[in-house]
Amino acid sequence: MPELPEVETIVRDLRPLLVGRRFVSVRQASKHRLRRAWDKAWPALLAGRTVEAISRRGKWIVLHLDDGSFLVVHLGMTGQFTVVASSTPPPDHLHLVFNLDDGVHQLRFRDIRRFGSVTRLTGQAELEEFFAASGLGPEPFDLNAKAWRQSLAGTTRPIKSVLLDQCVVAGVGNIYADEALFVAVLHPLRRGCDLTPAEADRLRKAIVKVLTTAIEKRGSSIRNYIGGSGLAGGYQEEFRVYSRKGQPCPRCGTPIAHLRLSGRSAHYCPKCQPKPRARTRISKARHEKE
DNA sequence: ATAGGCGCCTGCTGGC
DNA sequence: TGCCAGCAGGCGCCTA
Repeated sequence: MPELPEVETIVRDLRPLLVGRRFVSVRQASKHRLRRAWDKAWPALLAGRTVEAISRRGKWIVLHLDDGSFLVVHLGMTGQFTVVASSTPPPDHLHLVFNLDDGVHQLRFRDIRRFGSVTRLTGQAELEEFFAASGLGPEPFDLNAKAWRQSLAGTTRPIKSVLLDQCVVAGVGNIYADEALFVAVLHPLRRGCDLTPAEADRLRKAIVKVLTTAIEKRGSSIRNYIGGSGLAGGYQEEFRVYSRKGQPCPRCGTPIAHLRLSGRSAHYCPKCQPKPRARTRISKARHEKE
């Protein structure tokens, strides 16, 4: 569920609530396993640890602990990572509880669909290896213009699929991919290698713009997303194409169209974001023959 | 080697 | 009203 803006909002919310706090005790609140198995030895290793910093990498939340270890958290589609009063009745689908040293709050990991995970890594080397193993790409705000153009030029995949590939750029998901393509005025089925350098630049800037605005609005709350302090986001009010099938395009009024691409929905304006023409495919085929 | 399809889960919605 | 298919913000494994 949560994409970069939602994860960034959670990290910013959690920072003042968690940094400097110590875990008094940690317990597993559910027998169900998450995407990555939770090691039974971890609660004992985490008890007594103080949170020194919280950061984000792509859609991952990273808790930096005082013994040099890390907790890396992924929220999958429905994960929630919040600090609440310990007296708050435990919700369903609660998986992990971290009791804090102020005696009245706890950090909770809740995940309805269990596509999320919480993993303990022993140190910097393991953390780096963890992200390297998944091939996690650069942060969208740090994209090198030349490298970005080259990674698009080197693939025949539809641009929408490229945006969802965390190895190319980290943190973009289905909502912000559709929104960025609308802002960049590019059809989701345009192939990476068919984009002109100017279009590639336009897309890179559109990603940054869309994500920046979404962070300012605390992300998008559709169903399950809440920030680290339990507060919802507001960017869903700003959607120009995502989940707006049949509604008027904010630029030209044409009904927003919808297609399925590798099992996921893509929303776009059929007039503003014209379909890739057959000619470009032929020219590409010729190019490959040469 | 790459890219698409499917499975993992639960919950909600819309159509019949 | 009730049922059920289809769909949902993600990712990793399998296959072609």
